[in-house]
Amino acid sequence: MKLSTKSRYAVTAMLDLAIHDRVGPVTLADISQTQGISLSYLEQLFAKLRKQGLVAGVRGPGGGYRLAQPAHEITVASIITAVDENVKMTRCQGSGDCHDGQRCLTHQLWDELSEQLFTFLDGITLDQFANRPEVQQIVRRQQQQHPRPAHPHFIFGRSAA
Amino acid sequence: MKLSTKSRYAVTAMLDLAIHDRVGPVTLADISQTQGISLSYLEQLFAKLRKQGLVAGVRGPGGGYRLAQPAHEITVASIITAVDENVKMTRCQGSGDCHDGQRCLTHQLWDELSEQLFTFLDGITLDQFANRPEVQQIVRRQQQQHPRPAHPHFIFGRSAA
DNA sequence: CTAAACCTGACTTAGAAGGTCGGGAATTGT
DNA sequence: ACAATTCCCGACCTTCTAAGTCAGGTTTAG
Repeated sequence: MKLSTKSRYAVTAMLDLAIHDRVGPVTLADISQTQGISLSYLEQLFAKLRKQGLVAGVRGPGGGYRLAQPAHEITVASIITAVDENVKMTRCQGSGDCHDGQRCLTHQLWDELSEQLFTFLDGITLDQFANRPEVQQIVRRQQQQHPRPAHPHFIFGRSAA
Repeated sequence: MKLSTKSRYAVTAMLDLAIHDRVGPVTLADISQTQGISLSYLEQLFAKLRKQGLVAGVRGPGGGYRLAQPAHEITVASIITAVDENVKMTRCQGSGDCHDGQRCLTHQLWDELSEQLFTFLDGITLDQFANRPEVQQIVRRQQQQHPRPAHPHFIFGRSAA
C-alpha cells in the first residue's frame, strides 16, 4: 500500500467520474480541466484503471469513460492498488528476506501498518465519498467554474428541442 | 506523514539502540553491521534524530549514541517525523490551496488518512515494540551472528576480572 | 599523542513521479 | 465516404528525492 500524489490523482479522477457519469461518458479532457491534472498523465492512469476493470472507455465523438462497476462497489483501496501496481512497500514484503535472508526488525510493524491503511481505505466506496457534504460543495463550485455541457447525443428526454 | 525505507531504517536503528543501550553507548558501526544499513547513511539519520532530542551522541573512544529519553516515552511516530521533516504529504496539506487556490476533492480524505496513520504510530513506543516476542527472537538471532562485546570501560560490576 | 568515535557537508547514483510528444484505432455526425 | 472526436499506446524527457559515498573535520578516552 503506497500513498503518493499519483494515487490521489487517480482517486480524484475516479470521483469526478462517479459524480458526472449519469449524464453520459466523461472525457479525460473534462477531468483534466476541472481537476487540474495533465491529460497525458490521466491517460496513463486510466489505462491501468481500465486493465483492472474499474472503468470502461467509449470511443468516438461523445465518448469518454464510464465506471465499469456501480459506484458503491468501487473502494478507494481498489483504485490505489490499480494504479500503484507495486503494492509491496519495499523488498521486505515478499517473503521476509529483507536483510541477509532474515526479516528485519520492523518487518512486522510495517505489515500491520500496511493493513491498517488498507482496512481504512477499503471501507470507503466512491459512492460514500461522493455524497459527503464537503465533496458536494466542492463539486458545485467546480460546476460553476468549469461547466460541463452534456453532449447532444445524450439529451433525449429533456426539453432541449 | 510519510512512509519510506528511510523511516524504516530510522525506526530499526532506534530499536537497536533501545535494546542495547543498557550496556553503554552504541556505535553507529555496530548498528550498521547488525542491521545492514550504510554507516554514512546512519550518520545522516542520527544527525536529525539528535536535533530532535531523541538521541545523544557520546564522543571519543567507547562512545556512541544513547537514547536521550526513556524508551517508553519515544513513539514510533516521533522517530518518523524526525527524519522525514517534510511531514506534509503534498502541497495540499498546508492551507488547502492544492488546485487553483481551492482545495482538491480528496483533500479531506487524505487528511483523515494521515491522521489514522499518525494515531496508530503514536500509540507504539520503542519500549513496547522492543518487548514483542517476534522482535526479541530476531534480536537473539542477531546476537549470535553479530556479537557485541561491551567496551571494557563499561564492565565494572561484573565478574569479568 | 593517537586512535576511536561522532560530526559535517558536498557529491553521486538510481529510480520514480509527473509530464510531453507523436502517432495510431475506433466511432459518430454529416 | 469523410472528417472530427475521442480513446489508446509507447517512447521520451525533466525534475526530485531516496539512498549511498567520500573526504574531511572535532571531541575525547586511553
